Amino acid sequence: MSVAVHEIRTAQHPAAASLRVTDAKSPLSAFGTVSHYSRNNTIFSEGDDAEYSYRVMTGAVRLSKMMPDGRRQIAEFALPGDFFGLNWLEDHALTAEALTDVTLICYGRGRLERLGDENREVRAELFSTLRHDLWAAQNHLVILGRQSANERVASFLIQLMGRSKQADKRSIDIPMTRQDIADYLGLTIETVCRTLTKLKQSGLIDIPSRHEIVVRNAAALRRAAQPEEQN
Amino acid sequence: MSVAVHEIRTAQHPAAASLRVTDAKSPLSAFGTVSHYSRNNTIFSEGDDAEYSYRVMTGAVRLSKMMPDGRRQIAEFALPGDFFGLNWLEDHALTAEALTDVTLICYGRGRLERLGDENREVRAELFSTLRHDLWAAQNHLVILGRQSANERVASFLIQLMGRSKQADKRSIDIPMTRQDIADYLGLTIETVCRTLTKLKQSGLIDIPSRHEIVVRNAAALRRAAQPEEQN
DNA sequence: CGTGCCATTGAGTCAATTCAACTTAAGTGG
DNA sequence: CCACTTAAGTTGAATTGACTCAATGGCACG
Repeated sequence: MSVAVHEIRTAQHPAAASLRVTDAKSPLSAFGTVSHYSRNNTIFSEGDDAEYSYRVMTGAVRLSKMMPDGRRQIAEFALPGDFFGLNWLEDHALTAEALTDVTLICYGRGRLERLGDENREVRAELFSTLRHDLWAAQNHLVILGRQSANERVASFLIQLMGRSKQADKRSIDIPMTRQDIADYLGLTIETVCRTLTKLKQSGLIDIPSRHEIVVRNAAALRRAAQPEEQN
Repeated sequence: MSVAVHEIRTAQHPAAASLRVTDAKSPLSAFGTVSHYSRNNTIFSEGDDAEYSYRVMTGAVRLSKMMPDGRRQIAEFALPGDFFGLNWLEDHALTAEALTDVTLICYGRGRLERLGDENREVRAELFSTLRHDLWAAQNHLVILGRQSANERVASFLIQLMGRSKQADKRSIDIPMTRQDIADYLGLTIETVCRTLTKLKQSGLIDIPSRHEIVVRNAAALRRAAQPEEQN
């Protein structure tokens, strides 16, 4: 009965590897239609009838919730390869907006449900995606509920580094604005900014441009994201 | 392209009603074995091999994550009727502990997967549960990321009120400790306590005992949980 | 070469935390 | 049944990390 302790953002989702293997030959790749959205356009809004689900081909998408008074919480950033809009109920629980120009593959809900019933592979992929999203959300809860501003920003960078598909994982592409990062991490834009500056001054990262961050000391960044037990 | 605005904890999960209908005749009710755990015992730990999933019959369960330095985030409280431990990957992503003495129904993972493949009803129930959990986690993100202490506590009470199965929904049973509430809401125990006292002094609630809260003014409590746009 | 958006930095404030004392309730064993 | 022990909850005072407000800097785009 050991006390289990997780390595939040350090670890990748266990199914991620296998998921990536099936990327090229996803059972779904035969279906769906390509569509494009340009930067800052809404793909669907919270409360909209959930007719379609999507998969990102290129670009990035922001999935968020808005409170009546304008406060925003971003639940997830969808990057190339990611599915979103799958957790239909009656309607979408989140708003999806294009962070950059995006190319999406678009799946009709009815068709997806039918495919899921007929095809075991498709079904497994749907389950896997839902589980992955739940897993990610649960890690996100720890960040928002229990981490300091420093830890949050460091966690975010580690996470992006892990998800990046670039050859050089040290150089991270940042498709979202500082405000988006703030709304993802439950901070203000000023705090995100100051924290990034601090990380830069400590030599952990470089910020060559607004949309690019270079990790100079990944180990230290990981430590900043999740301090070890101090015994 | 209207700006969709959600009613977080006010609304119940759209599938909740239909789910409850199938409660008595859940396609899974024929399978599974009954088991008991007493207060404060661990059902499974984060990182444990995910052999079983569970459904709460009586009592309450706490699902949490622990950071290496002891900080804790509770992701969910499972109440009678709720499934948990379904988001297996290789192992469990959360730790499950009995808040009170609990009676659980216990489903072997392999068997559940087979049943899901064979039986359309079972599959639908698994999907529905995963979607519900994801939906709940996304609402939880808003609470942790963007709400004040007052709003968090009010949201929590509204949520419990909605999930309660008691005849008198005004009187809420609180099976968890103040520390549990704090770890669910991303606050300290002191802040939870002070906030409850404030709500009591404002006449919104009564606290007849530590494990019982009476809602005197549900409308005002809802308003406290989610302020309207101030135009 | 403005115009406007986004990002950065600084100064002061405040909500929630930390630290500490005390109260109440819940066992436990004589 | 009561004295004793321990856990859980409450309240107060002081501290602080993140926020608000405000001003400035920098880049992209027409």
